[in-house]
Formats: sequence, C-alpha cells, structure tokens
Amino acid sequence: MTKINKKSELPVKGVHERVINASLLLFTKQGYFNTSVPDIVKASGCSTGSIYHHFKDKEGIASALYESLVMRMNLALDEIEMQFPTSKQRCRAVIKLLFRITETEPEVMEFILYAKHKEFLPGNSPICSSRPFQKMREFVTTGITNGELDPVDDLVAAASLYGGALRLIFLRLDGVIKHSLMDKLDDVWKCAWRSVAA
Amino acid sequence: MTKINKKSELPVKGVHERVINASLLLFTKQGYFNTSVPDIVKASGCSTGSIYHHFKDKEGIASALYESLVMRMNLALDEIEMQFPTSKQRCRAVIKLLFRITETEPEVMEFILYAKHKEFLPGNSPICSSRPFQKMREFVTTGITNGELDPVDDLVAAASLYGGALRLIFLRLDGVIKHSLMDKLDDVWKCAWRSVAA
DNA sequence: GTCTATATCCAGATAGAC
DNA sequence: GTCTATCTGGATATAGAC
Repeated sequence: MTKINKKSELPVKGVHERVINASLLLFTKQGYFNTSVPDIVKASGCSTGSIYHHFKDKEGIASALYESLVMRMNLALDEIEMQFPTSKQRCRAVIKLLFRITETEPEVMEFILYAKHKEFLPGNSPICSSRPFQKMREFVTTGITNGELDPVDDLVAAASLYGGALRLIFLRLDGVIKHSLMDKLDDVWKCAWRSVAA
Repeated sequence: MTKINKKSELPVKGVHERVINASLLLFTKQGYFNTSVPDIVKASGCSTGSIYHHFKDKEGIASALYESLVMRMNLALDEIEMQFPTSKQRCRAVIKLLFRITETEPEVMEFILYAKHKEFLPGNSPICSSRPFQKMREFVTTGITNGELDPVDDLVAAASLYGGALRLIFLRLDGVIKHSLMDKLDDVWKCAWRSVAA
C-alpha cells in the first residue's frame, strides 16, 4: 500500500523530495526570505517537525535544493561534452539547453541563474564559480586553443558567446519577453557565434 | 557652525542622505533582508525615530535608494544620447559608462543590476523594464532602423550587444575577475559590435 | 519518523519626552 | 526633528507525545 496524499489522492514521494519541490516553487515565486517555514509546511503537506527531522534548518533546505540543481546541470553538460566534439556545437547545445529549461521549468532556471545565493547560502561560492559555469567556459577555452575561436581573453570570449542568451533568459523570466525563447535560438546563436568566431 | 559627526569629526549631511548611503552599502554587502533597521541605525549614525520620521518604513528606504540610482542612470544616458549621434558610438559609451561605475562604485552597479528588487520592492516593475534599460535598447533599435545594425529582432540585438559586457560586470562583482574591466573594454566592444554590425 | 504545541528571539515599528 | 524606551507579531527552531 503506497502512501496517499490526503488532498490530491495521488501517491507521493518522501518528505525530502516534497519539501525540495515545494521550496523551489516558493523560493522562486516569493524569494527565500519572504518564504517562512510555515509556508513550506503548507505547500509541502509535511509538518514542521518532519521537516526539521530531515533538514538541519531552513538554510539546509535551500542548500540541498541548490546542490541537486547544480548536480543536474553538471550531468547535462557532461552529456553535451560527450555528444559533440567541437566548441561550436557544444556552445550552441548549451544555449539550447538553457533555453529549453527556461521554457519548461522556469523555476529551475530562476533558482540557478537568478537567485542571490550568497544572501541565503553564505558558505557557498558564487554560482558563476560553480562547476557547471566552469564547464561552459571550458568549452570556449578549448575552442580558442584549437583555433575555432578568435584568440581573445577567455572570459571575454565566454561572456560574448553566452551573454546574449543569458540576457534573454533574464528578460524572459522577468516577463519582458512574452514568447518562447526557442523561436529566437537561431538568431541568438548567429549573433553569438559571429562575436567570437575565428 | 556646521554639524559634526562624533566619530569621524567630519561635517555630515542630513538624515536622508546618510541613511541612503549607509543602506546602499549594507544592502549590497549583506542583502536587504539580512540588514536590520538597527544595523542601519548604527551605520548611519541616525536614531530609529529619526529614520522613521524620514522614511515610511524599511521598504521606503530601499525605494528611495532605487529611485535615486535610476534617476542618476537616466541622466547619464541622456547625456550619452546628446553627445553621440550614432548607435555605434552610443552603445560603446554605455558599456564604458557601466564599466566605469562598476570599478569606481561597485555598490551602485550591484544595487542597480544585481539586486532582486522584486523581492523587497514588490510594487516596482523589474529593473529591465525601467527607463534606463529601455533607453539602452532604444539606442539599438535606432541603429537597426537606420541600417547601422543587422535587421534582427530588437531584443536579440540589444541582448547581443550588451550581454557580454553585463556578464563581465556580474563576474567582476562576484570577484571572479580580479582586474579592472576598463582593460577589457576594447576587446569586449569588438566582440559586441561584430555580433550585430550590418 | 511524524505530528502538535510551544518556547525564544529579534525584527519592524511606535510612543512620547525633549 | 531627534532621541530612547518599548511594544508586538511572527519567524525559526525545539520538546515531547505518539
């Protein structure tokens, strides 16, 4: 007999997963500091006691959420690296991936890219120093080394290649852009590539 | 006899200005929600009562700060518009301006660009919809109309032109980039312009 | 492991003397 | 207009039964 959620009458997963999922939605919708533990209690359907049994404190929830999303990005980027040999292909695939996540799971993109982690996760280093972002820059560096890209400063090249796309993601998350980013992928990529291509 | 600040023994301005200045530093260093009114009391040298006499509440402080910085950006962008006739010149001047502010007053750049305003200023529209950012996009749109730039989607063009520079500003504010952005201005601009030039 | 009830703390905001 | 002293609510986190 699987557990049944009283409200939805659908089978549900463990406390950890329910809390993480509910918190992602609340944190991105209202912000970390505007979200109280009682809010999470209501949204997750778990009790205060249960939550504190599974997580050290509220920050621990945000931390677990952060880890899981970074992990996920790592896997996706590793897959891109394995699937494509050239920098050009890899970087385009990265932008496509980011656009797709933005469209299908905006909360995920918002939490990874937009949240001010340093304010509620003082321990962690900034997201742009995290492995996924390092990997993204690595794709660019490789391209400079092997001559696919112009020999500019690594960080400048990476910023130029991804900057336009990231900008559009912010605009999309903020509601300035009304339609799917997927429609703009080709144009964005054309500009991005032109900016650094050898 | 001008007023004297007990600690520094230097003449000081009114409550409004002292509170705004102290808050900018605290908000960008610790975040809005990690900054208490007592913190602002200590940092500004003004009493609680005095602060609440001049501002409706804590949000009112952030709001006043936001307004003043947006206003300042507006003036600077208007000046660029008057000084330069072409999109190419204007956009380059914008990037140079943003880099200079980042280097000389990182807190200002951080608060304008990086703060999650919607979390503590629920009333305001997102910063990317504010007049300064509109103006920045306007410079690009004009360039598309008069043929200086390739005829791509306005938002894509603006994102491509400014995206790389903005990305570098984030990296600089996060401490990933150690040296002055001014050193990279020429390279950044070369990439940015190539991405959209007709 | 999960729950309810509750303790503790400190934030934001006010009162009222000067 | 500025100050100190104080109120009040709600947040985080715990206690302890089940």
